[in-house]
Amino acid sequence: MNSNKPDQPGLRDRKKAETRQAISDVATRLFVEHGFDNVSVDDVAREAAVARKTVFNYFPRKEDLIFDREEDTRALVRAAFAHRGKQLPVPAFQALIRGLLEARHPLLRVTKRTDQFWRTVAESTALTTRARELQVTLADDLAVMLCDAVGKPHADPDARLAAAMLMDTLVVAYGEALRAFRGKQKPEAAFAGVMERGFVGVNAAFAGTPYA
Amino acid sequence: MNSNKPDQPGLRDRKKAETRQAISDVATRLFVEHGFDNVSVDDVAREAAVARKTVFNYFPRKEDLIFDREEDTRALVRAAFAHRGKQLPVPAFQALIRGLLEARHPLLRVTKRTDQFWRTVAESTALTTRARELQVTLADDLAVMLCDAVGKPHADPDARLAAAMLMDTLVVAYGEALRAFRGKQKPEAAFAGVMERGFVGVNAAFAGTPYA
DNA sequence: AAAAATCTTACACTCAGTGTAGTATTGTGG
DNA sequence: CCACAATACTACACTGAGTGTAAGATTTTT
Repeated sequence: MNSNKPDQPGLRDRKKAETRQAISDVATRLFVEHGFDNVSVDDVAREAAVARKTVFNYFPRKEDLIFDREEDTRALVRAAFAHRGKQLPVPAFQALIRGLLEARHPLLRVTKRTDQFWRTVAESTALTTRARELQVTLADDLAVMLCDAVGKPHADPDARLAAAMLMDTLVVAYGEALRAFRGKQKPEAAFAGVMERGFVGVNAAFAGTPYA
Repeated sequence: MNSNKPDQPGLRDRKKAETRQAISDVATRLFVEHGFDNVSVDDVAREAAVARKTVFNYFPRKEDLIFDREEDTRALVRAAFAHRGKQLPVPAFQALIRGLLEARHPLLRVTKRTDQFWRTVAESTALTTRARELQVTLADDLAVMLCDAVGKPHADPDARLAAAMLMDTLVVAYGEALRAFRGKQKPEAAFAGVMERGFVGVNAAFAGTPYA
């Protein structure tokens, strides 16, 4: 019935994965080549030899064709919160970032690929907007995790403020890392510098609360 | 030629203002009544007895029919920065907010009208997204003002981070004010509480910089 | 009163996204 | 191996936002 078991994936599921990947690959290539706004969903469907509706079947919005990795990020943060010891939430988050940075995790690492990717995003207002939406979604998720970590109701304004500030810090830090990369500087140093300042602020704001 | 002089407004400009106001009024009424997503631009045009194109002539995007006050906000902040004395930028911003709060300025004041307005916004994902876009725009503006205030280049990451954190604080604080209002509590107290914490964080983060 | 500028309108178009119903393909039970 | 159920894919038609254009109406200028 359902392929939730670690069974053989089955022909159907394999084909689905293939189709999805094919569409995504074609779309990314076209977007990078011609710009997001100059490529229609029809173009993607035609190039992928698939019906227009099939594209929307896998990717509800056109923007999803290029942003399809948010779930990984969420899982990462969730895992980090799961086995923090007695660490408070904000320091735990700080440790997570530091760990990712030291381990040169792909999520934070700036490469030629990610540079090109974010250039493509920056050139389209639709993609930029979507990226901000994803930031907000992640901030909301993070806020919920923070609440759960300290046993507060999900509407706690402290958690929402802390999560928003942390996400801003991440975004500005990543932006600086990109800028450094483009100027042949060390991205890691630029990233860490902004993060450090951000954490100083968040820690100060939430000193005395259960969060920091 | 152009009506930049303090001349008589002229019939044409008067009619333009009237038409714009009429469209905006009709739109706001329809959106509040039936919800943003259940009212098409055609509906607005028909009800306002005007061509569809005329609506887009005044309001480039459908969302602009309801968000058309951002310029006032920008001007407010710009004015505050213009005649802060020797105050550092972040404290100046804090003083501005405190002043608006004490003066019960309409921008921050929660009333039955604003409550209803934000309910309408919250019910539509399109409007919520647009509101976030405006927040980002304001944060960018604020960042530029911060840079100008201390004579740094506009790309300064410190300014961008500070601006983003301040806008987050404002948004969360206003959200809490709304929540308080709906729970028959004092909105001002809820608002001020969040603001206080936010400023503690921002001031701590940027202590030692020219910003705070 | 004619001419120039500009506001409004009708019309046609592109493109994202949805709904529906039919066809093809795969999985399953006999 | 064959029905039959489930599900992916497709074709088609539709709504609704937003744009471009050219013609008509109204205001301003000369």
